[in-house]
Amino acid sequence: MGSASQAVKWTEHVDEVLARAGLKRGGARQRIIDLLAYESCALSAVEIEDMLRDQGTPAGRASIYRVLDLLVDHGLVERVSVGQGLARFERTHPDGEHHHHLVCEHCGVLMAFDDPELEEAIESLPERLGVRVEHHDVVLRGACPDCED
Amino acid sequence: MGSASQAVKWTEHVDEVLARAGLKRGGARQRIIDLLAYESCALSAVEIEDMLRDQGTPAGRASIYRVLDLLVDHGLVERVSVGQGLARFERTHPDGEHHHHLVCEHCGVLMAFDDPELEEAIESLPERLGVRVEHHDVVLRGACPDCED
DNA sequence: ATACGTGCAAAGTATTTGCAAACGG
DNA sequence: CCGTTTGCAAATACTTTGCACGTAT
Repeated sequence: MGSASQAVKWTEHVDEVLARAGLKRGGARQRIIDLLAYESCALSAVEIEDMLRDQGTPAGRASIYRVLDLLVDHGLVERVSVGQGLARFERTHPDGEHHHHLVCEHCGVLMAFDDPELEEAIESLPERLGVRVEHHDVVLRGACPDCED
Repeated sequence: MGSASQAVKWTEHVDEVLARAGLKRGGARQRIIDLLAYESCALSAVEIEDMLRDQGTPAGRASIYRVLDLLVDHGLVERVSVGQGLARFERTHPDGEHHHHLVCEHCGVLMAFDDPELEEAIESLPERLGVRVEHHDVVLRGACPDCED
């Protein structure tokens, strides 16, 4: 499945969930959803604001934060804390698949990665610790392949 | 080795590193270092400010942030991002040992944990991904043993 | 018609910076 | 002495909230 059709699928899923919750559609929210649908990696609220303004369809900062909160509450978007004093957001995959992040300490870029062995270690953690785990975040800090050289 | 002697050892290590860097000692910094030495888990800047005031030896907020930055720069303290809109700090262990955190979504408490299997999965990650990894952070979100019931 | 959605402006909270005074080696 | 450390106040950055108006169903 190509990323474009994944994006469409996610958008439809979002619309359905929100409609089912009795919510109405609005311009700013739809544009934010469209942005997130085609963006594979985490965006900050301010980046979203800039991108919307640049494409000629600006939205109020408050609306952006409210929409992101709403989407997080419905499990459609995930808040990613990479610890740079701001929150980042990215769409969740309907099938539960997800990835983690590497922050390059040299160029600051955020890179996504995915690792079954790590995932498995985390899956089995709750029973070893005797706690219930709802979500997990792994953030690596180091050098991306480009800066590695 | 008891935790008290570990704390003393860490304090001495910090003093030595800073002295070697040509820095001078100051009241506020020493008190912050003492606090961190005896605190096993991550504190925020504001919590440190409150604790210092409560023990009758207040320090300016700016100094607290500056001292924490300094300690992070020298690798003596680690910045822990649990994603609640604030940064938390805890001392690093000289021998490289470290732990991760679970944030209880019910009571908000921060709980430390340590897991060899997880650590091993992370250790072997860099070669699989082709990146260099300097630090890593794992944050779990769920319910602590107290709230589990 | 009646919620819900949006934008603006103001408030709130965490953190950083500038500067002058105090202090340590 | 000279450079570091400190505290205060002001500035900055991200995020939240209050409120009046617009809009979808």
